[in-house]
Amino acid sequence: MISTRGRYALRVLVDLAEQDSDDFVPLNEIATRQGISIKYLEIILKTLVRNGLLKGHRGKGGGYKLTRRPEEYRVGEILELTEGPLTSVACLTPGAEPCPNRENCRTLPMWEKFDTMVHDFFYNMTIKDLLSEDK
Amino acid sequence: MISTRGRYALRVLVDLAEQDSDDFVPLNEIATRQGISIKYLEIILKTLVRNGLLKGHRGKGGGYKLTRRPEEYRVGEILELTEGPLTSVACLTPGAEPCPNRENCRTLPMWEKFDTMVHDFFYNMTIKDLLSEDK
DNA sequence: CTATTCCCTTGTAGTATAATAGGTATATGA
DNA sequence: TCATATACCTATTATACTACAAGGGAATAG
Repeated sequence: MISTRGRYALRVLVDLAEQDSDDFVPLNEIATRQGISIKYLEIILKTLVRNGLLKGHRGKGGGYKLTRRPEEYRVGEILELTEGPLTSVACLTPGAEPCPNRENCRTLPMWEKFDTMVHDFFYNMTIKDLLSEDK
Repeated sequence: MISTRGRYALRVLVDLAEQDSDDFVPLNEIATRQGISIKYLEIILKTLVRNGLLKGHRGKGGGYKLTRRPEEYRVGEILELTEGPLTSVACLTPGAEPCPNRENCRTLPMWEKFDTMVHDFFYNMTIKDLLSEDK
């Protein structure tokens, strides 16, 4: 289950892409437009800024701005930054202690196949795809 | 992320299918074979019994037994019983309060497409498929 | 009757989620 | 220069979930 962190991050990036402004957009504008708590969004955006997905600017006239074009943001990248690795089971997360039962685990191949599918799905989708998505 | 509940449930069903016994298999055998806490498995198996996926029998010679053939257990069914609905986001879980932003949410179509993919993946796979899966 | 086994209820340490609160640093513009 | 706007930083919190553990009750075979 994807938590609000990942979903909100995506919505903010889509929001900024839709504004399509060269100026910095202040967080309170984004938050009220999206109906999300300002203070909570702050925490989420910190991660995006630290990883270079957004640029933040302080002071009057400050705010946030995209650092790339919408088609250069992969959804999978954003979800992994905010939610952690996109793995379905604990034993497949990077850095997990190797499962002692690994060699004859009957379910492992399924989880691996699933994870590949999920990874492909989210890494083949960009913010631009979300913009042009029609309901 | 699929928790141990769903993973353990699958492993128990695969275990029972592999035993391929007409007798009831006591839980402590399954648990030691799988290296899982008996008490924890008890909780998980209760759900499976209540929903008719397993038959439990008390007393000496008792234990658990499959109620269907392995190919008649869909992985998706088992995961939903133990983990809850296989939805990626809160607003798509059955019985969720409708999102006020639903009509113009730019990310909703992606989540819907994703959920369909996940659902198909797990409902097109059975316990029998896990048995014959080669590493 | 007794040992075995599932069934049922309760508790619990640890962790994550979704925030809230309050302060600090920095930039703008009057 | 100084008030204001804004991002940034640290801490706290209520709630819920996870992954068990504990102890007993009920049924069943021999």
